[in-house]
Parts: sequence; structure tokens; C-alpha cells
Amino acid sequence: MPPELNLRISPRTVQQETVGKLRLAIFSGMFQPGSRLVESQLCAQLGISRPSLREALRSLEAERLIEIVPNRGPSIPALTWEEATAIYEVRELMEVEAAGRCALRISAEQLAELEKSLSAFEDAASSNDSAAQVMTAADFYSIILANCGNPVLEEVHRGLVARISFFRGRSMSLEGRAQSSLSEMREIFEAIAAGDEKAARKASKRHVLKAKAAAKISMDSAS
Amino acid sequence: MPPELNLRISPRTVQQETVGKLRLAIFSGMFQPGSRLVESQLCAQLGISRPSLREALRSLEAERLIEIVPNRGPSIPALTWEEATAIYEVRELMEVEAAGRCALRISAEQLAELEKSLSAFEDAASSNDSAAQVMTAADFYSIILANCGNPVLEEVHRGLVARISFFRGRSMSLEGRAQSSLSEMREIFEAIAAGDEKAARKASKRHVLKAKAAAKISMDSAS
DNA sequence: GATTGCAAGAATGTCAGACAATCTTGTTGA
DNA sequence: TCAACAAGATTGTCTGACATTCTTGCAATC
Repeated sequence: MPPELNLRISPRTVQQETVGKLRLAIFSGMFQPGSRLVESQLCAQLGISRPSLREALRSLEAERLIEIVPNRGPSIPALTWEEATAIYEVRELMEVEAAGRCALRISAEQLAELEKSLSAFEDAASSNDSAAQVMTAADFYSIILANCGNPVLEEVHRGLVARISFFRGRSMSLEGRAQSSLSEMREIFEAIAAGDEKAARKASKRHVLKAKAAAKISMDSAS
Repeated sequence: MPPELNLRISPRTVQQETVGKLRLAIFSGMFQPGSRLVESQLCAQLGISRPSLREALRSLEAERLIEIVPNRGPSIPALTWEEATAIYEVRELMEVEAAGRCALRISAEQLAELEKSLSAFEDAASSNDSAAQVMTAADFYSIILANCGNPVLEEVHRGLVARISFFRGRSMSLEGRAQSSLSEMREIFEAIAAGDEKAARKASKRHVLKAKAAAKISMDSAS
């Protein structure tokens, strides 16, 4: 038996389950930015004890999905535009790099997966379900990131995208944004399929910049 | 009074204190990679209760400074070379970008600080105190990152560097590495001082690549 | 002698309850 | 209207407990 093969099965613990549920709740916009999370309420809703909940909250805090201020407790961060910009910039750095690498090394099977996820986004884009749009778009990226050959790049990217999920949901429901997104993503796909690193980087950069611009618009129109 | 000014003073909580202490302990190499952290022992050493400790451990887990396997508890990750490589690559991405931006926007005062930290590293480099070398080198980077204009870049970079602290400590004690590091860092400094973005990026890239190579050597010679 | 199986001990996952310190809020008084 | 205050809510932290799950050492077997 190969000694490095990690066969340990990991039972899902209450804390992992809790982190997962809360993360999803945050992504789905169940909590308003700035709103506070009251421990006793969450415990009751989730059916868990306070120590377990607090452990989960610490994990989310370290991921920057929530903030915890001493003696005030946890809350959903209300990102300023400057903060969001900073995240978009680093996301751009990661995503451009990943797209370039992906173009050079993706397998045929994974490319097929990528194409499939693009179709899924296409379907979502013609509907008006912005939640589905965000989710299918996320699938598309995550296939790219998973095939860039660097798990850390993927991990950091996922963390960043998670932090701006609020913006992404809002900007995706902007008039015409989904269609525009689609064509940008198709460009990325074409470049990757062609194995053209430079084009993939360029298309990817364009996409992130446009996404950022859309986020700005949706933010301005909101507040 | 400007309303956005956040004047809230944050009392240090037991958990923050604990995270800080454990982080330092990990950086200083107090725990061997792969070794397990036993909750009851840590509680006794730190003089805190188990719930508080566990919250701190969850934070460190999310930072990837420790691993927690269900029913086995926390342990120090033993990075493979592939994992370390992935981290170095992303670090390169961040650091190169930061150095370039820093060259374009650093203030005179901060530049003076940077020079001071370079001198500090120079002193450390001529000594044989590799811990001091690692620490002063870290100061140097963190000034660059703090002046790149993007706090997220800084934050991600800090997280990555933390995860390879073990390698950095080992490789710095390699024969001649500190001196070589010094000249690379001086190049970076010169480029930033000259406001030359391209040169800063180039010098920075060279530095990270050499650091990575040194880490590889020290790792091979170890195992 | 090496391997398997088992049992005792150690460590973790989770909960309940408690209490002091701090924050929030509604009310009272100026 | 605004400031002071008191009651209630919330958080930070601890103690203690117990079921589950590893780990380890020893005995039994092949």
C-alpha cells in the first residue's frame, strides 16, 4: 500500500457542518451586511451549543466572512468600495494567472467540463435567476482554478471570491450584465481551449475588470 | 467628529492573546512539523480553559497554520515540497506586484523606514542569528507590502509567508544565504527608491525565486 | 518472532450551566 | 431636547461532565 495515500475518512463534525451552513447562509445573502449575529439565536436555529457555535464563528472570522469585535460579537462585514476594490484587484491577479496556466495544462476531460459549465451559465444567463447565474459562474471559475496546477492559488481565490459574494449577487442582477458576462467567459473559454496562454490572461483580466465595474455601478445605485 | 473614524478600542481577549502566542510559538519553530498539539497540555501551559483554547485553534486552522483532523486533534502541518512550491509561487505573484506598486507610491518617510529595516537585516546577516535574520527580513517585506496600497495583498501575503516560516528559518541558516539575500534585498530597495516599477518587480521576482531555491536545498539536505 | 486482537488509558467532540464584564436600550429627570 | 441611569441583553470565559474515538501496551496465536 502506498504510504502517502491518505485514506482517513473524516467524519463531519458539528463544527464543520455549522461552518458550512453559515457560509451558505452568508453567500445566499440571508444576512444583511453590517447586521449582527446573535449567538443565542444562532444556537437555537442550528440546534447546537454555544461552544460549538463559537468555534465555527472563529473559523469564519479567520476567513473574513464575518467580523468579531470584542464585547460586541460577530457581524457581517459591510465592505466599503475601497475594500471591495482591493479584493477585486487581488482576485484579478489570481484569476489572470490561473487562466494562463490553465490554458497550458488543462486536460481534455476538464476542458469538456469547463464547456459544460459555460453552457450551464448560458442557460442561467437567459433566465432571470441571478442566484443561479452567480452559482454557475462560480462553477466556471472553480474549474479554471482547479486546473491551474496550484492549489494555493485556488484556495486564495476561493477565499477572496467568497468575501465579495454580496457584490457579485447584486451586480449579476444588473440589466445586461449576465449576457455581457457570458461573452467574456466565452472568450476565456475559447482562449483556454486553444491553449493560448496570453489570450486567456487577457480575456480573464478583461472579465474581472468588467465584473468590478459592474459591482461599482450596482453599489452606487444601491446606496 | 468624523463618523467613519473607528475609535473603538479593542480589549485583547484571551482568545486573541492565545492566537498570538501560539502563532509566535509556531514561527519560532517550537513545534516540529507533524507533531501533535494536545489540548490539555496547551491549556495548562497557557493557563486557559479548553473552550478558549479550542476557539484559538480554530482560528489558526483557518489560517492554515495548524491542521485539525476530527478525532485526532490539532497538529503542525508537515508541508511537502509540492505544497511549499505552490505557496512560494503565489507569494511571488503577490510580492512582485507589491514591490512594483510600492515603487510608484511609497512616501519618503516610509522609504526611510525601509532603508532602516534593510540596515537591520544587514546587521543580522553578518551575525549568525538566523532567527533575527528571518525576523528583520520579514520586517523589510512587511514595509513593502504595507506601502503597496492594497491591504488585501498585504494580508494574503502575510498569511502565505506565515505558512512557510519553517522553511524560511531553515534556509536562512544555509551557508551564504543571508548575504545573498541581503544583496537581493538591496536591489529591491534601490529599485523602489528610484521609483522604478519594472526594476522593483524584477528584483523582487529574483529574490523570491532564490529564496525558493534555497528552501529546496535546505529541505533536500534535511530529509 | 511476527502478527493479530483486545483492553485500558488518553484525547477529542460536544454539551449544559454559570457568572462577571460589557453593551444596548428605554425611561426618567433636568 | 438632551443627559443620566438602570434594567435587560449579550458576550467572554470558566468548570465540569460524558460519549466517542484514537493510541498503546500486552497477551495470545500462528
